[in-house]
Amino acid sequence: MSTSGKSGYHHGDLRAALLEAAVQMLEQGEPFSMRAVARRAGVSPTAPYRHFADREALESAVAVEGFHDLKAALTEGRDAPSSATDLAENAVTYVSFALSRPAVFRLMFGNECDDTNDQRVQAAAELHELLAGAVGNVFPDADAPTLGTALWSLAHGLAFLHLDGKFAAASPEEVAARVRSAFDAVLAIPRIAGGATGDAD
Amino acid sequence: MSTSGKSGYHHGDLRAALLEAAVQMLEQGEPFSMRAVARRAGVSPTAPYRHFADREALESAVAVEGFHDLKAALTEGRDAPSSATDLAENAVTYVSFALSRPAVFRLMFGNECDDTNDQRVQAAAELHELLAGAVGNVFPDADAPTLGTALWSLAHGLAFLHLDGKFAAASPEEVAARVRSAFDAVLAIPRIAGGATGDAD
DNA sequence: ATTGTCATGTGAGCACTGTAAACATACCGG
DNA sequence: CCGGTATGTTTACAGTGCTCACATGACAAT
Repeated sequence: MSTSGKSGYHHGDLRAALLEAAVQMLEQGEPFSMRAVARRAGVSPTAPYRHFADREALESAVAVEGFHDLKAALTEGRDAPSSATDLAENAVTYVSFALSRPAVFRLMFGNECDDTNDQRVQAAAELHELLAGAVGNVFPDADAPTLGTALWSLAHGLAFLHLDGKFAAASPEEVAARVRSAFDAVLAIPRIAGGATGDAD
Repeated sequence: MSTSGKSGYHHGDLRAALLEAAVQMLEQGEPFSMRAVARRAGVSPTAPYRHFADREALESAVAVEGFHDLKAALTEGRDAPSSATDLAENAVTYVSFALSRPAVFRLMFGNECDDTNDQRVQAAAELHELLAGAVGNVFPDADAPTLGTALWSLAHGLAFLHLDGKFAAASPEEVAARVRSAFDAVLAIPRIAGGATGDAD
């Protein structure tokens, strides 16, 4: 009864269908519009307004999904980072997410996003906490919030500058290498062993 | 009437007037459109197309101006950075530019910007060189390109995350302090003296 | 000065967008 | 069965990017 065969008039789960359509369009690089999403979902141009107040609301919903996906990518299938190297790998994941889903990433960050009481703000905050927590884990002696800010910013900047083609285009592997180098340069990681700089573990 | 006393039909320097109008609108947070810019410049809705192939071309022109302004902000009234602290101050300037002219900054970076043979690419490249050069200056022994990438990314990430409200809103001074802290954390700068970590100077 | 050419401005018009309002349909609880 | 409500449709309007045909006037050659 969700996406399956409803009678035709009532869709069943249009909201989800619209979200999916929106994400797909973004990832295929097709121009994103309320009407185009409606078309793709096979409904009338104004049907989406029953589920999203306006275009920005739809975008925010997509962004929230993106935040959850990113968080999943950062946590799924790996333990909490315990070394500086792990942090660098997290950054690799972060940048790779941005490059593989550029339009969504831009929606997540590149927007005005008034801090209206959104789920969006919360999703972003969760991500923030995750990252800060990881840093605190790896560098228990450091000023975790500050270092967390710095490393998140570093990863974020790498992501955006790559997205915008400010660095020479490169294969995913080369990009990953660049990210690792940047973290190396900044953290002076003894990358051979997993140990952190100061006295983690 | 407007810039110089042309007869009215032919404006005299419409291109510059359009650019100025565009920048002003962006900085006042007004919605930006080809037609709105034309209105503001007091010309017909399609006049801009004599000077800019399409909307993206206008945006690119604004972005180029932005790049030049940013470069100026980074170089004007100060010597080439000679210490890690100077680099941090450059980052403060960078972030402060982003926050004081958010719409322009977003145009400069937050866009697709196909690497078509633009002045835009060159303007960005100049900025890149400037930053890399500064880093090479301060850390002659380091892998300058890599460290340059890292520090630019760090500043850029700080700028964007502040822009997007991902960090608690704060006064310009607090933001500046946060930027300095981030650079401190990452460069382990002995900020009292101007000396760098290893052996600069 | 007259003329022709060309850059620059105007106007109407198309396809599209976001969004509001009025209407239609079908599910759901009495 | 019946009425309310959620959901979808139609219609409509203002605004957008952009094209094309036309108007205007600056300038060079005559």
